[in-house]
Amino acid sequence: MSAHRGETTPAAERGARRRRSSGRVTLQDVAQAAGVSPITVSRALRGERAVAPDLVARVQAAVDQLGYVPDPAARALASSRSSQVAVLIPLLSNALFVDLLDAVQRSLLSAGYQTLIGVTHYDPAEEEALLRSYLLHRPAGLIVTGFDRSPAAAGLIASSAVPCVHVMETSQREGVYSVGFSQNAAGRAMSEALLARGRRRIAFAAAQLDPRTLQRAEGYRAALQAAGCYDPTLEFLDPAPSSLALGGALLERVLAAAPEVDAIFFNNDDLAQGALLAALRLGIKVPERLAVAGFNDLTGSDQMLPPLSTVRTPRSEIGREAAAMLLKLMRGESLAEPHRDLGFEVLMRGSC
Amino acid sequence: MSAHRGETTPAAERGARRRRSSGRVTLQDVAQAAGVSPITVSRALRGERAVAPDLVARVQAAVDQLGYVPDPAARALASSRSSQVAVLIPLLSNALFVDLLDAVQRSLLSAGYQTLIGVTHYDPAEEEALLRSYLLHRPAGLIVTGFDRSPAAAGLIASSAVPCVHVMETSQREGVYSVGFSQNAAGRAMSEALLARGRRRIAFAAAQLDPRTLQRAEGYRAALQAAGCYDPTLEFLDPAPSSLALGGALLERVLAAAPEVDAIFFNNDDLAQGALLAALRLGIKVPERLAVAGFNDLTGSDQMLPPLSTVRTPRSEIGREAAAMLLKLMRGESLAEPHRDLGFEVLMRGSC
DNA sequence: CTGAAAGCGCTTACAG
DNA sequence: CTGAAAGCGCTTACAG
Repeated sequence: MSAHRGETTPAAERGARRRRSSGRVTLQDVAQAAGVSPITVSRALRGERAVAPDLVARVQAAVDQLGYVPDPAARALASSRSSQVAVLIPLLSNALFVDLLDAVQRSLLSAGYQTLIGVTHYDPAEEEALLRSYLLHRPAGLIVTGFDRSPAAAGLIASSAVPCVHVMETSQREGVYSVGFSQNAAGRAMSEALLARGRRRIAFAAAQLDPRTLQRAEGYRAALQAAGCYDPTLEFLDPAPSSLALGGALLERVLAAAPEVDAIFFNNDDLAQGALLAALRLGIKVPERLAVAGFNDLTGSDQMLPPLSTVRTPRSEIGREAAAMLLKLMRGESLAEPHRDLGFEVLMRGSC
Repeated sequence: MSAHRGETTPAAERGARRRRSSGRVTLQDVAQAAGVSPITVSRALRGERAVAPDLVARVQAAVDQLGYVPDPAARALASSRSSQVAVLIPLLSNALFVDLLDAVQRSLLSAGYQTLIGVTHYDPAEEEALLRSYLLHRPAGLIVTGFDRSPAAAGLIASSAVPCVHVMETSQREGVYSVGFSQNAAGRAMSEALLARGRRRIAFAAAQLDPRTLQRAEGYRAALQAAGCYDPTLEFLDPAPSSLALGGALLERVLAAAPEVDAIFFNNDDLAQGALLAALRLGIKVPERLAVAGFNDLTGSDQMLPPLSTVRTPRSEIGREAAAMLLKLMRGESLAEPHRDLGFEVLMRGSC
């Protein structure tokens, strides 16, 4: 078995290998040093099935002495499961998802998992292709954004049997796991806060128009309808990507189309920040003449002039919780709460 | 060999597997369908060594018909090389690195490589640990930020023999590859632009104090010294992480310590944006009373009031070029230019 | 609680 | 240009 090894010089000595030895310290080496069989080493290391304490100690000593680290590729091939978790997010250019990712990555890394990031650009076809490609890598787990995806993509997830957590939205679906908050309720809450401050002609301005943005729009609609203030001509939905510049443009567009508007609720803080800056430029008094509200509480919103009122969304907490849930699922444990709602917070600062 | 396969129902039929068959379509299956040996399939697929055209066609037909996709884990184990590229960046919270990452990821993905992202938090120990962990995954390539790292980390890269490209800085080092721009020259160029507009009491305000920030500080020093305007008390270096809020605080700190300052050069746009906002709040006229300059041209800088003067840095181009260089190295090709300087652009907008 | 055998799905190293 | 054999470094499935 290890005949060719016997003829080889120590691993450290480069280029001296005969056949295909990679110079790596293997399970075999550890087993030999500890005087046990390879399977025992494997079991001792993974904590799978009980191994006699003294053997575990001997294995551990050999591992430390030789500096052994398991080979992820061999492990993946033999067990059909890698130590990688694939995370699919729509965009890297929205700080929201970067915060989410950062939290996921930190939690997973400390548990020994690597993160494979896939950016879907809000494109179902791209998501499907990424899923197909990542699933080949036998990921140990999967984190995906929201529930809207092609039937084919959903089918890939389901049939892969890879543990999967859905993030950013809430759900009651059976057999799936999720952590997030109600986008609809958040949209409604901010709208109600605006109404509570006496605003009546409230516009809703949004970009990107992804599923979660539309859910927030529904919350806005519900709140305004309940207050008898709903006017469909006050919805400004632009499918273009979100940006500060677009926020400024939307402000002008809203004011041109509906000069009597007394508040604008933007679906993301970058738009609202851009609008605030544009208002400054145009000499439009905020909040006296016009209230401006955003969403997500991105960095800088508290530094605006006036500070931006917005909805704080718990993306870091969502990332941490998603990782925690996934870790349990990957261990084969069941989840007491398959769906977690982490809520949100309406932050009224100076702009409303 | 495939005895247990013979007893198995088709791959699609779930749970029907006997021994360890994963239900996956394998090289074997393709070989059998095409009527050739597995090695021939392997070679036909990888384009390694010439294979008779008609065999290639038969193999391709079988692949298409069976929907075969190579198993990355098996490939990595057998060849000691995976289809993953590890990218090490300091932070995810700086848009600069997100842009870089996005570009790298796109280029690599279209070439069939996955990206493994490691966030070092500017900590040499973290970088070393990440390197150690990622190297175990037999990455096909490596992209790291800058040249400042622990000797141990540098040693890991060198002895791994994994192709590696260094990004964000320029260098003349032998045997390594890099793509970036001169941070020093960029710092100097903006300082000279400020001098050219008649500013004389120019402060340098920086956060994080990473190697590249300090290189920009040197460029600033050189420019001011050459103009006979250098005053060491006008350097405000804060090791805290960069943020809009810190930018505002730094503005106040500079003005309190040196009221006669007529310009502040911030080492990153988020600081400068925060300073601009604080100036608005404090009623400090920009650029009349005080010129404000930033670095990197991050999103929103052109929307500021007044628009922020800054240095546009080509991080997306760096990402694309790094990926292109790495792709060549991974193919075993040599690089005509081991070091690429992509330059920068001083952008004078309204704030100076 | 421990182990000998076989296998995961590819590629390398030798031959011809 | 093509192939039979062995191997990459682990874990699964069976036994005891």
